[in-house]
Amino acid sequence: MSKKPTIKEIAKLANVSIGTVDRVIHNRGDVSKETTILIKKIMNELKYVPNTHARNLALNRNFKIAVLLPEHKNGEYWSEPMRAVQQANTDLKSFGVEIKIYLYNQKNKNSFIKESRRIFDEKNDAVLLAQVLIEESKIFMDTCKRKSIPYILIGSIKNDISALSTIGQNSYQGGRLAGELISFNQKKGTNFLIIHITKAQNPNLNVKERIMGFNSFFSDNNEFHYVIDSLIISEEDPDLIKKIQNKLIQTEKLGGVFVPNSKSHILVKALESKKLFRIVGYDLLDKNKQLLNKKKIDFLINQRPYEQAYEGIDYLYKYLGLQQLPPQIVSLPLDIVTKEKLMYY
Amino acid sequence: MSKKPTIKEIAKLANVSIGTVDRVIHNRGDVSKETTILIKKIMNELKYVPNTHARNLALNRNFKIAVLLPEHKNGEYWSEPMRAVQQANTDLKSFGVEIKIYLYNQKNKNSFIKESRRIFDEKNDAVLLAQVLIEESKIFMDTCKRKSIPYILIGSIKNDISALSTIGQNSYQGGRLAGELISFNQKKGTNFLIIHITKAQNPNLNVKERIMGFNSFFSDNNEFHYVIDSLIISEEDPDLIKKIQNKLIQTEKLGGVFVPNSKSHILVKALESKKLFRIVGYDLLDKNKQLLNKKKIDFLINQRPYEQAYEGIDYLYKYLGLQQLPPQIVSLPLDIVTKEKLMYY
DNA sequence: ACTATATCCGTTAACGCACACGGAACGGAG
DNA sequence: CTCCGTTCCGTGTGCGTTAACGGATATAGT
Repeated sequence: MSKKPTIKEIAKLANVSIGTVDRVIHNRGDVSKETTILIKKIMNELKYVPNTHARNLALNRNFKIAVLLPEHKNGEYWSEPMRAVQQANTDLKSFGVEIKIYLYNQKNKNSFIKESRRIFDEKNDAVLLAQVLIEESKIFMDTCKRKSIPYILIGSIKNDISALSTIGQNSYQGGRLAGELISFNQKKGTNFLIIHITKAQNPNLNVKERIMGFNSFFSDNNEFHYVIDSLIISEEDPDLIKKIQNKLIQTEKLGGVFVPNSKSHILVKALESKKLFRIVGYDLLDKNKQLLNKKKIDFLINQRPYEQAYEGIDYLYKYLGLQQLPPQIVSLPLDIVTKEKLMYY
Repeated sequence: MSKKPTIKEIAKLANVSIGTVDRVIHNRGDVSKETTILIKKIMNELKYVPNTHARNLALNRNFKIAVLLPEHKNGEYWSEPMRAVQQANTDLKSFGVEIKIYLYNQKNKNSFIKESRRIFDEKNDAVLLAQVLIEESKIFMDTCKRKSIPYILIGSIKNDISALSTIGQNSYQGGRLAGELISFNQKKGTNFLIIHITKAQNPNLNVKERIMGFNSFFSDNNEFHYVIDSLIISEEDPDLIKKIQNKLIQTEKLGGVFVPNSKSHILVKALESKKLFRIVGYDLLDKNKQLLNKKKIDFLINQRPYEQAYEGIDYLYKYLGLQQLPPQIVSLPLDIVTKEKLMYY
């Protein structure tokens, strides 16, 4: 019963035409003060809510959303956001949304610049991106702002007020959580290591914050445990394995190693005999999952990259199509994955 | 460029009218074989996707979704699903969705029956419910099935094939996870307790499965740890606290207590001096959160009741309005909450 | 040859909203 | 008085889809 009120009914009650009602709804003027007030009053009483389907049909808009991500292979980190984007694409197609994917080579800044230029050339209405190449991304985002193209950042939580939203995990808290997991019920006097295997070029902001959080956990809570040292090493270092092994041997009473990015599988490669310490890492790459399952890795913190990307696209559409503002910052839960939980991913 | 193809264009290409194309799309017959094939071919080539807004406008349907939940106070478990329902209500109002909430008294089966009858009387198109009163719910769901009213269950994962979907956590795996958390790095020979404080009447299925999972973890993995005993006790037992205390004292080498429902705050009440064992519980009630923050509770497993309800409503709408079938079973991640993570909830 | 019936298809009026266009009423300037 | 501008408002068309309705043609039955 009591179907939803429409513009027509409001017009009838106010003794005006639907054109007038429409004008006050979009307050585009040319309506006398009294009728404006009257119409607004009636709308409130009837709790009028415009019919989204009718509105969008009348506006008959099409949206082009660009997704700017690094190239990748299957099983790698970025394939999860990619899956999400594809899913969102089929889900939103019937709403007039077209998603275009732009992939760049992480190690080639020019390819980033080229792709970001294409995004503008091809007149996209909004952008979803991950801030991997920090400086280049900044320039890109500035350009977006200048052209008033809304964008959403995934993979990190920033106070970027010109972004429509940033979606990610709190890296600092993630580091603290890692501290908690790694020190939990360890003997007094145990020491811990941070091993940061980098992909050369990028001094990842998330990683920095994770390390800060990790350290802060120990200085706050844990007078009996110590973060002895941290090793920063390039993935392409020819002596990578050997250097890691040395570091492990040198460390006395080693209780655990924190790998603040997705490279914990490389650390495991360096292990020779039985693992005698705990390993806490990040991200459910295929390789990491296998090692978690073999108990070579103890905890993985999942950033939920699929959800990040899917929600990002969804927010962009809701902004463009339904004028709904997303939260400035979306903080996904820190998802601790253990061997027991693994089968659900 | 290349706007989305419409029925009209397809009709023109096939030299027929839009009526014919429409008949093919909804295969409601009265079209010759050849033209059917031709039209289908053209639709495939153009990758035609019907415009959801136009479709829903033409159909001009309104949906009434009923939500059937127990009464509750603020800060209690059910206030989270309730918040989600209210949010979904405002989000979906403009799509012609009306959500009606039916609350019953958990301890009064008649109130459940009364409310469920109202749901049918008031001609709702779909139902979201939590299976708290098991038998009564079964009858209700059977009636739904008979009247072909789709329903979604939240709070438990069932193989209820007549449900449109069931959304929840895998309780068995939750129990195993609890086992992992509670035994992690404990000394050999440590013993564990299960304390199940019940709300009298309902022999909760989830709780049973959690306990089974908990036990199975120890029989599978943990030859040095033992689940000594389990105490099942009514919340209304006048000697509740005393009985719990006795059980705790009796247990030698107690390493931890597993509370397989949201009542861990009651267990904490029974503690007199410093807590010397680990506590793993469920659900982020206000009381539990405070105790987690004070380190009286070590881990809480969050069932994500808000997300369960929101997704449930969303799935129902997408089914009714967009003919999208949800997954039969939606398993939300086991969300481990520690003191560090607490600030995000 | 004529009607009855089946088969196939086109026309059309909604659905609720957005927006362009034009028009009525009025006042003031010439 | 006419002419013009301003203020306020109604009308009409179109967005893409649905589905009722009825029209045209062919086929069968008498």
